[in-house]
Amino acid sequence: MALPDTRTKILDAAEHLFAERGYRGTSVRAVTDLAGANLAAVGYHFGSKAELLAAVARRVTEPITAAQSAGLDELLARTADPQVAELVEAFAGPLFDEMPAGSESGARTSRLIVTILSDPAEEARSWTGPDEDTVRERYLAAFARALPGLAPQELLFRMRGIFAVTAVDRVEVYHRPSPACPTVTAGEEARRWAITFLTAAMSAPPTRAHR
Amino acid sequence: MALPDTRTKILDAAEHLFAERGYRGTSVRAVTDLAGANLAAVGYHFGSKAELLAAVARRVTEPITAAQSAGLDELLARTADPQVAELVEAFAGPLFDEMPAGSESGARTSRLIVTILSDPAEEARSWTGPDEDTVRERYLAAFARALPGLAPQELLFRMRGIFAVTAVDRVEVYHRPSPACPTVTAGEEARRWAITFLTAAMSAPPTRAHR
DNA sequence: ACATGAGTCATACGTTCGTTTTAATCGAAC
DNA sequence: GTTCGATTAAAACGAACGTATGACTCATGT
Repeated sequence: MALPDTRTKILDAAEHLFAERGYRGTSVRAVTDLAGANLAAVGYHFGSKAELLAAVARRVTEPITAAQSAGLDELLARTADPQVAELVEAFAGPLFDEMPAGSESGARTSRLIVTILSDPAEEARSWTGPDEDTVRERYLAAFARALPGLAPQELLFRMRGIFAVTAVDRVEVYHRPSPACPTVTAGEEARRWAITFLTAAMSAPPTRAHR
Repeated sequence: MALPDTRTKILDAAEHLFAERGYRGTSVRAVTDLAGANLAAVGYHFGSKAELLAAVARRVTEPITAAQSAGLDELLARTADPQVAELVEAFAGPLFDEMPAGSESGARTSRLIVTILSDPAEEARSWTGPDEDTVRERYLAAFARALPGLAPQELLFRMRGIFAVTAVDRVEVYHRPSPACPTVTAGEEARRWAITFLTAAMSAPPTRAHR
């Protein structure tokens, strides 16, 4: 394999460190040190630390969004009204998938997403592209068809729940490395548990209006 | 009412700012400025920024943990085997309750919890006391009785899901102030939606072992 | 041969951070 | 009325941060 250029080495290092320590907890110096690059390389290749974060986020999010979109396409090609379980699997599945690169990068990816999303820093919040919104809206429409009678706002609440479960799970795994069973919840098992959990949750009857 | 002393004024300001900007994003100076106190007061009253965070976290978490514990006590006094829905409500409910102080402090509280929990900073991770663990284990046992046949690890996964949904919901509300309906998901409605969502999720049949 | 441009490098700048230090202030006990 | 412990005030410290700058390297095109 060809040795990676400085730009991707920085990207890799930044992804690792942002995921582990957060945006604010990661200094540009730490990134360039881990990447074996010079401090000024970040400014040269990305402009600023915030733009580096955006580049990392884009690289991580892109294949996930693409897989979500393709999964929905496949579903809709088969039937006009997919079942809730199918939609959940198509939407949440890619969030559990390993990246093609390494073995541990799957957990790292989800960790990165939630770390970024929950980071209160201003720069960490405005990196989503139009693709993410498009996919989200398409799934929203599909879920709305599969769950008639559910108020749009409760549906929105539930879709947030999907993301919450998939993301926060990984954070906990990352934060509390239980020495007994480190990889039990990682990988395929967590994926299936999550789909069970979320399918049941999404399929719940609408909450009755209060009073 | 008596005007609060410097210590509680700092505690209040820190709670507000930690919730809004995170631990790393909040400077000690910002806290003391908002509190109308002197910079050195933090060092004097709390020792360090990290210990200030711990004090804030304790103050926020304590009543929630107490309410969770009391809720379970009430349930167990009535019946030896509470239903899943009752357990979910007793466990997740307090996370949605408003604090006695103000109107908006409810969302701020949950926001604080998840901000702290998801903060990768070392100081932000080791503030939980033994009470939290005790309550968690008691609920774990109660859920295990209510959900026979569910593997312990899948049950653990699901309990993480409860926390994920309640916490991340608040983050999203905080992060993306939708101009159309700012307070729709806040308060009582989100609480009932969450309980619907989580009760269905917890009650799902166990995931079948793969292969 | 040599000018060009992208890439890399060491270094410095200005700012902000958490913490510490020293002096001033206040209320109550004697 | 003085003394003393408890707080607050103001200033300063050293370290770490993001960023900008200018020189250097070197393959490439002519």
